[in-house]
Amino acid sequence: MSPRAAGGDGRGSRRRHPTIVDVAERAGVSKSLVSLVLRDAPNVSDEKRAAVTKAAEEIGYRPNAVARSLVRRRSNLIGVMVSDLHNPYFTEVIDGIQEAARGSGYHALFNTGGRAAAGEDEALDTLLQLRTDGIVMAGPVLSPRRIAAVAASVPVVVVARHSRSPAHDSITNDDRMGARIAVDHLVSLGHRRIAHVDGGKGAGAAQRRAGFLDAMDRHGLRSSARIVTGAFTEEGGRDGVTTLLGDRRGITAVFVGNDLAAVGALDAFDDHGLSVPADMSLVGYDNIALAGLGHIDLTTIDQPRRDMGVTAVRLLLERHDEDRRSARHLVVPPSLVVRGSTGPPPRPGPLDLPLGRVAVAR
Amino acid sequence: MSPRAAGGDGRGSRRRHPTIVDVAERAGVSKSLVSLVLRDAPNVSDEKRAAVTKAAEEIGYRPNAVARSLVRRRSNLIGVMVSDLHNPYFTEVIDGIQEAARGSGYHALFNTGGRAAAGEDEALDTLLQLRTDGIVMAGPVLSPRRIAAVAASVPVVVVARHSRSPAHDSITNDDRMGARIAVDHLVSLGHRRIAHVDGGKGAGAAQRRAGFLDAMDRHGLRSSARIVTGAFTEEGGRDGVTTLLGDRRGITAVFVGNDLAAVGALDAFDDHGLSVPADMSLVGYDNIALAGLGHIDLTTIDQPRRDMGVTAVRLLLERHDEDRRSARHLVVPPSLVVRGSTGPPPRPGPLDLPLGRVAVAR
DNA sequence: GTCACCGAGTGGAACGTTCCAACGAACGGG
DNA sequence: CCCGTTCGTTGGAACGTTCCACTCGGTGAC
Repeated sequence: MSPRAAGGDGRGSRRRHPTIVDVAERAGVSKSLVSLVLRDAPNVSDEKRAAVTKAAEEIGYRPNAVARSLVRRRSNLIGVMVSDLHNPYFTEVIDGIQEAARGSGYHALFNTGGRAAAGEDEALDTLLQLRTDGIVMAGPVLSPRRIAAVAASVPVVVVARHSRSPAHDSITNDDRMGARIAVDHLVSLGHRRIAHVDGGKGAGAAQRRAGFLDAMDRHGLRSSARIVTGAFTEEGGRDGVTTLLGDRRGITAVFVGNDLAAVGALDAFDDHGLSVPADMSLVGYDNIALAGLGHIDLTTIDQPRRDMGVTAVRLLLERHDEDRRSARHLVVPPSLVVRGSTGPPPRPGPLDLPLGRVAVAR
Repeated sequence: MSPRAAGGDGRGSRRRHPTIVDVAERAGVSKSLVSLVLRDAPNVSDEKRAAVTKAAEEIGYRPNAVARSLVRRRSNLIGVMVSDLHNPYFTEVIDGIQEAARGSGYHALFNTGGRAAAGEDEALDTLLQLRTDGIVMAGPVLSPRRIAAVAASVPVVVVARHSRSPAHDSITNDDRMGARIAVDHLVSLGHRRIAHVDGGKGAGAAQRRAGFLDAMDRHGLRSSARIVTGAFTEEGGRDGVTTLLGDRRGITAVFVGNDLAAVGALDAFDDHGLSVPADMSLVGYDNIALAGLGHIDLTTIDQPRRDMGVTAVRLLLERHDEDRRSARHLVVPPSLVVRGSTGPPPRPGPLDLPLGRVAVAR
């Protein structure tokens, strides 16, 4: 009896997976032929093809991707390291990645670093050791040096974070422009004292901050621009607004780093008894599905999330399958989506009121 | 010159990864010793250990998990098939899974089926071919037969979906009980005509539906119970409410299948000019972070999402590492979280109004 | 009738690890 | 002084595939 004999070994361990050799024996052919049939190669007689298929079916054979990856030196796997799975922005990018990967015969596998550099490092290491054919980093907070190091051994595409690195590709929206559009919108409504609750060290936060200042400058409002530190999470937005309201000086509008944080900001305004947009206008960023809901109804800056995911995969495959060597950094334009969270400032009229004359105890 | 010589091959293809043999050559030891050092085994001289570590460092060696998995016949990978990455409920379960996996020397890898059986099948196949050591299915919509088939070749834990299958484990909250708690709460506020927008074919939807009917029954309200089909998504909730309002008969409260759908319901009520909770009370399910935000402020049923993720991994490892063979099906109790979306019905008073006296054509 | 070719199928060497049996040196006990 | 142990190290056989070189008939051209 073959030492491979399964079933009834009594030791109680889970039955081992059947291999290509098991299929070959049962079908009475060589393992090579089985391999050919499974990858449906031409030049195999119908007769043998049927026999192999039948045998594989009967013993419940499932190819071992591990062994295949080893010998082929490619896994057909795309590893995706997502900064924050709680942010719907990323899950929408993921939809695009998933779709594009499937359409090209690849499988996408996700990972998360929980918005921390150490976590991202570990997540990437897992992907690297698995020898994925390419890695997408969605909104990494990792240092550019670490990213470049990863890119030295596998094609990398960074999504939602600016880069000029020659080592990898990237796809982002124009965060500076988006921030400017947000400010322009608020200014056109009559706002002058505008604050920005930023995204802290999050991907793209620096550009949005710069764009905000830039636009305020252009409108001659640099001196009344106010920036407080936040994060790309609900808490980040809530905390930022709380800080802001502690010492606000007649601020009538807030541009928050992203939609998730804007939702947190909405919450904080509620707590302070400020109604939006009557007392305070609010603009977010990303246009996540949540922003469109009646109860949130957030004016925001849209970026084509799903397309960005699709494009990320395309960039990866250009490198992997077509052997492109030079870096490509794509930037897509954002656009304004006006909803109910913005309106004219509370004291209307073209006259600019002097500073801090709005009564709020604390 | 060795055929392995890398660098300067001029063909322009990405440099191959260094292997354990490369490290061995450079350190002047055997590959076996390198292997021992890397897995830091005892009984290796400090001298050699240092030499190997140094060599590995210098050439940027990174172990090949593929080759290791092949020979060890275990991958230290936990595959997680998530029904819907857009649902924060699952991303919170994921946090727990991630945490528990890391704590036990495993790596979690995620996948999604996009709430469709075909997608789930494909996602599971990827995980299966990768030979993950165990699979967690979070809220699968797949048929029990398919699930059992997967469980025949690898340990499986199903999260958030009831099962009595002897083939795998599961961890759920008591959906029936949760639904009853929701109804009890509404009834205690004075509601009589209560509707349920269900979760369609989603995991746990059937139990919540049953619990709803059960509770209505117990309160003698079976005849005024109304159920419409929805889904566990914003759209599902919105559509369900729209259907409901088309022919409502004095309904004053709605219990929606989950929080995501409840948020959609909120939206629909807005559209119809109904205010919550003045005109209509609303209860959700899951207590996702969103539900707690001031602007949503949803009364809901809490389940310990993160803990469920942690437990799922624990169940998996009991099978994989401790070789447990019998199935375990854990059920945790849900609890009521009262917030601002529920209140007394619009027509107060203890007197029960007769049926159908509210004018609605259809 | 020979030869080149083609189609169908096969064996064996890789792929990069781990693990096991085995080895020599050092060492302590009898 | 020899023998059994222990310690540090090593070669080689796996693991389950793919791919290459090869064989073996049959067939068509000359």
